[in-house]
Amino acid sequence: MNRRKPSQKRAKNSVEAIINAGFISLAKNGLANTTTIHIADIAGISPGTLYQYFDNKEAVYTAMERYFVNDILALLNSVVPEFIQLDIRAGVTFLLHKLSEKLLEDNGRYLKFARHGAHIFDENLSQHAHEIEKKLQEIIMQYVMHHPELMRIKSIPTFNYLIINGGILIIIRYLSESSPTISLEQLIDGLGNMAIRYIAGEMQDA
Amino acid sequence: MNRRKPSQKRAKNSVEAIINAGFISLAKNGLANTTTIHIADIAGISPGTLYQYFDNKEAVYTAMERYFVNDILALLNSVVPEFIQLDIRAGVTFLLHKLSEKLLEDNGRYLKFARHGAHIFDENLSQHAHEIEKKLQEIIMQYVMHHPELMRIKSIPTFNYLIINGGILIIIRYLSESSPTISLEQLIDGLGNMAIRYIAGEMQDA
Amino acid sequence: MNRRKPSQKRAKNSVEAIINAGFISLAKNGLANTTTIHIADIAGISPGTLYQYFDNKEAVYTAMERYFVNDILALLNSVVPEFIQLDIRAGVTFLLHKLSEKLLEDNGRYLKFARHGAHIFDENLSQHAHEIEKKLQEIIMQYVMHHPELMRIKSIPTFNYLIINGGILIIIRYLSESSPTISLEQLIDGLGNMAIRYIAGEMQDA
Amino acid sequence: MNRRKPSQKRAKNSVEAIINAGFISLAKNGLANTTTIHIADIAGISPGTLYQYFDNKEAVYTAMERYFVNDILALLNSVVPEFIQLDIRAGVTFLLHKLSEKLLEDNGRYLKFARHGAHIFDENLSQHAHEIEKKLQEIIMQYVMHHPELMRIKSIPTFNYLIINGGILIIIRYLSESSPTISLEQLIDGLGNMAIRYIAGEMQDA
DNA sequence: TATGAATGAGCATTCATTCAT
DNA sequence: CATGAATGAATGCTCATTCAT
Repeated sequence: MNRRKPSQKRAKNSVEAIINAGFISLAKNGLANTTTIHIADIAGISPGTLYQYFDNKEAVYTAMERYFVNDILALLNSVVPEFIQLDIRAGVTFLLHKLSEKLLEDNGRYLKFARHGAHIFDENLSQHAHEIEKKLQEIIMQYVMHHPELMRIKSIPTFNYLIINGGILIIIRYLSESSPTISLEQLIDGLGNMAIRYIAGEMQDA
Repeated sequence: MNRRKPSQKRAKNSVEAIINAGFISLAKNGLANTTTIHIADIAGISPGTLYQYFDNKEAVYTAMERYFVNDILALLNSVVPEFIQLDIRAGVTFLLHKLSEKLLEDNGRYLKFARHGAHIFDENLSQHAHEIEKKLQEIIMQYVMHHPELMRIKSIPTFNYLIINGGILIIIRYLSESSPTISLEQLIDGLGNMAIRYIAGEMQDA
Repeated sequence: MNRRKPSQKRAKNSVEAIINAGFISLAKNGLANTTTIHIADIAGISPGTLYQYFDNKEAVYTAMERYFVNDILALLNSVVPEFIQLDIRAGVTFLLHKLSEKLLEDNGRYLKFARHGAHIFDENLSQHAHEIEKKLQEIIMQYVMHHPELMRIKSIPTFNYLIINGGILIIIRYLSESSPTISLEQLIDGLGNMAIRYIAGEMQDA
Repeated sequence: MNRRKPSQKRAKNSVEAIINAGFISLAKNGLANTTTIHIADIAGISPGTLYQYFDNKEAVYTAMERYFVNDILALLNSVVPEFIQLDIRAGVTFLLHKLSEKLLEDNGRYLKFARHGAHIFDENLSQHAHEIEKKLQEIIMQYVMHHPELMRIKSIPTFNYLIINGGILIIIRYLSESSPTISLEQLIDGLGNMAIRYIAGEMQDA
């Protein structure tokens, strides 16, 4: 039952085209109106062809998630060296800006997908998405290595959880709002403040 | 076209039963498998009956949201007097515990709905949901009135946005995880810390 | 399974109210939107009550037809004496005017029913409707008795068929048109002409 | 939303098959029992396929009407040259025979549709059907051109209305009867007589 | 490989009919 | 007798998926 792995150039193009079409359809038509036929249409192929590369619709979503996660991971990797040099506030601000940019790329094609997130799969956050969390934890640990004084923070796991999930969820939520009550700058600034003050407090206690 | 308003006991029960069945089906079957037939089944009625009380499926979702929002608003209202007497850390902790409890009530029937949130409607957060945000802002403002020293916080809107959205989103996210890496206590504690330290920092600056 | 025959005043009223509501709903909502619930609503009763007087929906239609046919027969009977005294053109004109008036009575409540005619029953013209035809034949024969020279018409059955069906069908059709190209007077005049000239011709031949 | 235009042989066949099945179902099952599933069944396709070619059920009816009207128009066009050469009685007789034949074609598949006519659409005669009326008016005018003495008829519009509607309605009605009281020959003869005598009378008056 | 017409199970919704009150 | 909430079979329609070409 498993579809052949695309081994040819055209095939690779088709796969990419389908994944891309998935993001576009989701952003344009919404989850309910994202049908395989729509996706195939946008990808410029026939529905039959779509099924030569994907077992079923969910496999397309999974591939989209894989693609999205890889893109974010690549972004994070590329950004680590610069990030590590920055102080906390600048670092947080820097990362959140990068994330916002990525989510708004190409008419926000990732944004809707990120918002729908696990809802598409009707389960807990997918394993793929956890990779982003892990990568961020890793990056934070690298940061801590470069800034040993931070080791005095009492509960690094809690801090990680808060700053990572809080940061990502709020940004996604914010970007999805049609008429937000504060500006993106204010939001990112606020998150930066929050991080720096939390850390300052934790270190004072220690 | 409008369905009859329930004027009898049995009818009122049906409406409640349908709304309740909506939450249950969502939690059990997921969004994609929450069909009118499933809902009717769980409610112990026939599909025809569902349509005597609701114009269409979306109307059921809207009623569910209304019901959920009302429940949360009632919770918040009932909790204000106690909340206002507490210090910040205790207050935040108190509210987040109340929220968690509510979301976990009845086998977490609200949780999935809260997670899916506006996604069900394929649009921005519905007006109803904004009511919760407004109520929380209101409560925070009341709190500030009782604790005038807080007026020195520079950007109250940003603080509100962060603490309200951050708090809610992280809690929902956390409760939805199947194997979280930290405990709920740690999470709520961390959020309490974050709030108190953010405020402390802001007030120091002022 | 047969419903009780209404033997009481209220019952009789209900039956009439239902039949009447049937005509009204048909005229107002069209065949497709004439549901038993609508009919009951208009009749000011509950659907349950409707089924105490009628076995099913079709029985309502049948009763409507019976009622309609009786009304037309009564009209024809009441009109015979005057009709018989008139000359042919005047007689035809007279009858067609009477028919038009009846069809337009009460906001044309009969008209839609007459147009839908057998379509409601999905069969050939119902037996009831044939009674009208027979009555008209009878009237024509009475007329011939009073005007013996008409006996010279060669094919009275054919003449009857043409004048009866032609007259009725064209009138119903005409009254149902939203923007007819000629006036009702012209139409009735034309039909009168047609009758008189047909007869004149037939008698000349004889 | 628009269904794909049939571009392939198979598709074209499907469209024709569906339209044809529509006529057959209407004749066999009646209006109330002509469901999309029945139509698809008769056409030998699945309901899904029906909806690849038609937006909805009404679109099938519209296509049927278009098809029917086109067929009648083609018949009329093909018949004009011969018709124009004939005298009035022969012309009327000729046309009515042609019409009867067409309506009885293929087990009378058109007949039920013609009877239901606009009732299917629950409105006045559809625009398509008016095309037949117009075409007949046109033909009559051509006839008059070839027989200039007819110009002396006083009211050509009224004559047209009577002869066109009367002729068509009576024929349809007659063919739909299960046990008519006269023969088709007699009916058509009678209509021929009526036409010729009406005209003779009108011209005498002039 | 690519196509796209065909499929058919499944959905939202309606409405004639019933029956406990 | 009257009610009207409840029923559930049936309808119009969609869409993920298949397969002959």
